[in-house]
Amino acid sequence: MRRRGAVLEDAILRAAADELAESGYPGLTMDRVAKRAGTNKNAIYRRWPNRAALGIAAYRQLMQDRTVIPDTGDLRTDVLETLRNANRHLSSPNGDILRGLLASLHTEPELLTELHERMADGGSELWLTILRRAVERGQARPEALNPRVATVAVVLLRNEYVTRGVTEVADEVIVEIVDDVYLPLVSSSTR
Amino acid sequence: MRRRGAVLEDAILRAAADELAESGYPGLTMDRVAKRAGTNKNAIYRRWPNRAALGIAAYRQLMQDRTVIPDTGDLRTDVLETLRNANRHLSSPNGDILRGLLASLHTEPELLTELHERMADGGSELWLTILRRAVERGQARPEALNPRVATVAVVLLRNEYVTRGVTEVADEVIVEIVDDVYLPLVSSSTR
DNA sequence: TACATAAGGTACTTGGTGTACCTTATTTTC
DNA sequence: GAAAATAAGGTACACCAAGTACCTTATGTA
Repeated sequence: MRRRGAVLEDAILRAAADELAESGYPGLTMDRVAKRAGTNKNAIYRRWPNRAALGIAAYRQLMQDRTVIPDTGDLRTDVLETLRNANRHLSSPNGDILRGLLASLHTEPELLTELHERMADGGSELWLTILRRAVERGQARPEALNPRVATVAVVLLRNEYVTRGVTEVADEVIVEIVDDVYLPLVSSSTR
Repeated sequence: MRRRGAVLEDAILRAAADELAESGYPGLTMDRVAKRAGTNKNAIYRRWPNRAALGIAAYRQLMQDRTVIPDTGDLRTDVLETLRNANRHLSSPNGDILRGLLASLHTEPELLTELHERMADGGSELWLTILRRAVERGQARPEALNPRVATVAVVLLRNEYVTRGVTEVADEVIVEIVDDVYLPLVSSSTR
């Protein structure tokens, strides 16, 4: 029996996600995905306009685990935990895939923004929530409740990966980002 | 007469730089560079192991203009000027090229770090100098004399380009980065 | 049962990287 | 000044991947 519609689409997506997980974005070729899904390139191109679009869809497939927002009652602890989570993600194979996608998409802004919203590490809501609670406790200044300020830590972290090409950021760097940059920037007291 | 050695090398580099400037990194193909330099691919491959290496060399060729360090006596003015310079660079065709290189090099860390050192926008020395002067004037806190802290502004700026895929960052964003993030982080007074 | 829709199969065009191999010009060395 | 070494030119090609064309075949739907 011949698969069609959603069934086939799922099979293709699963195959693409597997390829991504195994070989990263550079290894995601249409031929291999087609072969792995037991179909052919036409079926793929009827659904996604090009490789990049399939890559994003597959990456999304890979990322259904949602991040939890820590709430320990201490700003520094919350921030450290969240940043370490992001680092765990970025240094995992998935992070490598994300960077591969980010890299290849710099010419396609529409796809980039779509990816941006699904980026497991950069959701500003996450950071704003942490800060909102800290403000209520008097640990953070209210002016910090600003997406650009709130996400500074994770932006610096991602910067390590993107501009240095490292595959893993040491925990000392995480602590440095938090203690030298983030806390001085958002916290209310201590100076 | 047949060119060889440094003369030929220069010609290739110039051709590559021209291609980069005209068509960006994706448009930099070995065939076209060879043709433009009036030689052939062999001559190129004898000098650079692959396209990425040639790309970096060509980019470097393109960037001999050194950045000047402003010294107006006011921290905010110095920072704004420097960041606007970086933005001018990043939103120019050269910035596009830089991003294209950054993108394609995420798998080759050695090349990436080489590029990193030559990045016209991220030299931490530049920022440290600005801050050192500001500390002497009492406008910045001494703890800010730390590469990670000092370069926060330009990292955030580059982040706009890399993760949003925009081709130009508005001046309001620059001002926001400076006033909402950078100055609160480094300045000594005002809170 | 007829028709429309969607999948399979296959071959191909295009474009780019990197390599092989041979010929030819220019230095260097004896 | 000739011989040998070095480096450039020329051409063709293997290889790979994206994307397209076109036809055949299966599966729903009216």
